[in-house]
Amino acid sequence: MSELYIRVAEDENEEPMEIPSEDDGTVLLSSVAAQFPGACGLRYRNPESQCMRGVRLVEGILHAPENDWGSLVYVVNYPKDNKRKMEEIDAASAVKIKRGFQKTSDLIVLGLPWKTTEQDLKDYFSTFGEVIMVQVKRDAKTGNSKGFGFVRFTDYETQTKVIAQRHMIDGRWCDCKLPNSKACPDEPMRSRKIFVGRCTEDMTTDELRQYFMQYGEVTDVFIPKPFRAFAFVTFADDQVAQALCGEDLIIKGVSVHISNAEPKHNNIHQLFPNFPGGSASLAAMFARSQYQFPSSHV
DNA sequence: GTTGAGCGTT
Repeated sequence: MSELYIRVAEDENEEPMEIPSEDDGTVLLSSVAAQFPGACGLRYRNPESQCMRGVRLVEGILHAPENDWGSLVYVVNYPKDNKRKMEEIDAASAVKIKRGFQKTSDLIVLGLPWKTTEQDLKDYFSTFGEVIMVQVKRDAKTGNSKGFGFVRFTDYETQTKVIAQRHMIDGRWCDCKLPNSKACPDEPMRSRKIFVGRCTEDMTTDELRQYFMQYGEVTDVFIPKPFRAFAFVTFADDQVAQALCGEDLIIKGVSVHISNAEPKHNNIHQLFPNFPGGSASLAAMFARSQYQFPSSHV
C-alpha cells in the first residue's frame, strides 16, 4: 500500500495531480490541501451510476471507496460559502498550483563519530520520519569516515524538526544543517516575486500591474532600465506568484514567460559596481555604516 | 592505526 499516489484535479477536465497516500492506504486531507489550498474533501464519478460521490472523510483522513483508490480522478471539494474569501487562491488555482509541496533538501550531518555507518544514520533518523537517503562521507582510499554525512527526508516537516534540535548519535552530539551549497533552498520556492521574460519595450509598469492584478494583489513592478526584455512582479501572496511560474501569459498580444525570480545577490559590488576608490574602500565604508541590505524580499 | 571544524569523487 505504500508509495501509492491518487490522482486529484480541480475538476474533471483539469489535468490531475498525484497526491501521496499514507501507508495504510488513506489520504490525508492536509495532503490534498497542500496542493489545493482550501480543499475540504474529495468526490469522484461513480463509473457504474455516473453520479458524483463523496469520498468518506473522518477526522481529516480520506478513505478509499471500496478500499481501493483505483485509477479514478478525484475532484477537489471546496467549502461553498468560502468561495468569496478564496478569491486569490481561486486565481492561483486557475493557473494550477504546480509546486505546492515544500521540497526537502539534503541536510548535512556534522560531528558524526568515526564509527557511525549509514545504517546507523538510517536507523537513527527514521525515528523522526521517512528517510529517503543517508550518506557517510569517507576517505576514498582508507574508507574512513570523515565525520560527516548527509540525510534527506520525505517530509519538509520532518526536516524542520531535525534541523531544530541537536542529535545524540552513537555517543556524540551532532548537528543537522542545510548545506552551504543550498544556502537558502526554500526562499526561491516561497518567493512572492516572479520573473517576467520576453517583455516588450512598450510595456509599462502600470500596464504590468494592471495585468497581474487579476491574479492577486501586486505590491511591486520593476522594469530594468535600459530595456532588457524582462521585468519583476511581486505579489502580496507567494502562492499567487508560485502558481504563475511556468506559465506563458499573453500581455498586449505578446507571450511572456513567467518563472521564479532568482534571489537577488545583495552584493555590495553589484549594487555599486564602480564605486570610487575600488571595492576595498567600499567594503570598509560598508562595514562602518549602519546600513543593512533589505532581506524582506528576494 | 591519528583527528573534531567543516560542506557532498564515483
